[in-house]
Amino acid sequence: MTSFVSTQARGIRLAVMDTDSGFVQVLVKRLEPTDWHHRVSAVPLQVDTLVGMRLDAVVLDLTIVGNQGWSYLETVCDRMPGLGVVVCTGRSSLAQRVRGLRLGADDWVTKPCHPEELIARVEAVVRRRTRDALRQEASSRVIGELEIRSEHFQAFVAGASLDLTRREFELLQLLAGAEGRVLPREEIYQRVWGYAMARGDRSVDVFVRKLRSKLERSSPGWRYIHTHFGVGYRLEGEPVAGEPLAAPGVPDTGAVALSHA
Amino acid sequence: MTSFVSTQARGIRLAVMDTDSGFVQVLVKRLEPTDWHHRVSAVPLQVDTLVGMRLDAVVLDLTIVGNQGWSYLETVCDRMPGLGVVVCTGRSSLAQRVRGLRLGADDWVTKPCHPEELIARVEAVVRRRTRDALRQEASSRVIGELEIRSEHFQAFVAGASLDLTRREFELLQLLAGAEGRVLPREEIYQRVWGYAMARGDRSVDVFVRKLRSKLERSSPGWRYIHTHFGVGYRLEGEPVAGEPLAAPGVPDTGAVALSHA
DNA sequence: ACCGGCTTTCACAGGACGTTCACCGCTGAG
DNA sequence: CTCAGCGGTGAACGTCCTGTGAAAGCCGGT
Repeated sequence: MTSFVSTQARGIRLAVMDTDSGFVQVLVKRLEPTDWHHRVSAVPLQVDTLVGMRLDAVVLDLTIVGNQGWSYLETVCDRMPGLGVVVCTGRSSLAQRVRGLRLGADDWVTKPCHPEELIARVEAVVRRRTRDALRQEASSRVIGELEIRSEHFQAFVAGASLDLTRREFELLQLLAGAEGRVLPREEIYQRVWGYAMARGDRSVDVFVRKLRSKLERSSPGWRYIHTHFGVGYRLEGEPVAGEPLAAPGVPDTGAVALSHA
Repeated sequence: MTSFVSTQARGIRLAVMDTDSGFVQVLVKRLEPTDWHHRVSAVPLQVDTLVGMRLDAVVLDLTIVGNQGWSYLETVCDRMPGLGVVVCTGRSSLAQRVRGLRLGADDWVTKPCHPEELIARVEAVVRRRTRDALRQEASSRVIGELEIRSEHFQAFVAGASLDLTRREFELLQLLAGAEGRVLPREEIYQRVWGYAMARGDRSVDVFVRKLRSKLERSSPGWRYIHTHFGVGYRLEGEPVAGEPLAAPGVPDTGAVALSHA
């Protein structure tokens, strides 16, 4: 889950990990009439489980984690950098709050606490996360013969759709948003898939291949995705050297290709 | 994964709008030893002024704004969606906090409040945005005929790429960052390879050779990497003496070469 | 429950890259 | 001048990375 679909259209996907049944009950009651998806657990969920839940945010009572509260918090924040983390706990010291926030928590709420405020804080945290992602996608971008229309979730060449799947389009959009910069694999994975890349995961490569294939099919004569060995990928329109389609000596499209500079 | 992605955290740019001189004084004291830039004001600054300050975050005491607190808050959040907004105020009602958060505030802190926690919360608010923003620092450095573009992981001469490999580029980048100083072998190895150099390891020499080779191929007429016997290497653009291309007596390009120092 | 498309995982092959080695020329000190 | 040590050079080798095709898993729609 990334970015674009998340918060505006659909409700927020939230996990609540807390044992305080009274508090949780009131909170759930309040969430009932909303379009949020929520799941409640009295025990800390496995991090892998959390990853699979495609969440926008978690509310976590640190006391239920026990001794390993800090490492758990750190792991969660580390593995899912895009996740909003609101720690919600009973009496806590200044030092604890500061430590939690420094470890990656986005907010720290002390009980007793009204559900309305907690919800507002979760919204604020998710909003902050989504804000940047949303900003990039408004404009339709042109690269070489390629036109990316965010509002259509599609890329076009000469008006014809490339028939990109969701992931393919997200990848393309991310690369396009980088404006010619090289994006490391880890970052691509993190921003398209939403969580940290496992070592040995080849998903990015596979999708680059699919993208290249569709780009080649619709726009031969142009290269778009450039590999940077040991680093990642970069998107830039570049007319294929050996095949000047229009004017052999001076490919007039060349100017467009280098326009970014 | 070394160095290059390693965003050295630039200090946060923060504006504090509050009249509580005691609190502000303590806060400023705490900010003193950090690399944050901060500006304090006892009155709400004009929104246009804020825009011009290129801030990362503001700490705002709503009570100093008076009746128009809400609209001010809303305007600020609206005009600067990327700005972190932490409202910091005295006794406040639940409804006020919820309203503030819904209007776009990222956090709401109630005084009395320890500066350390406020700072940690500002950090938390800015954290995500910073993560993305920092990578934008596409500093491209020019040395002699050579242009180093970090965002491409490449060096160029007259627009043509040198086709540096990852290690080669890291080495070049490191040397360029030293701005003409001599870097000992051990330090180069440590910072590019990430661990201590084994005695007798010649890797640095080999890569210097490869770099020199590619530099010579793309930019003859200039020397870049200078050996310091028994110590290490130094990077500085220097027109080759025996071959003054333009003006024999006074190589006008020489000025350019040394300009960076 | 079935089906089709999308995503993830796997295995393999080719190749780019990094490391190491041996040899030679050069530097600097006595 | 001479020598020991340091740095330059080219090539061989092994490793790891990426491209690629296909099979297996997953999900949504029918």
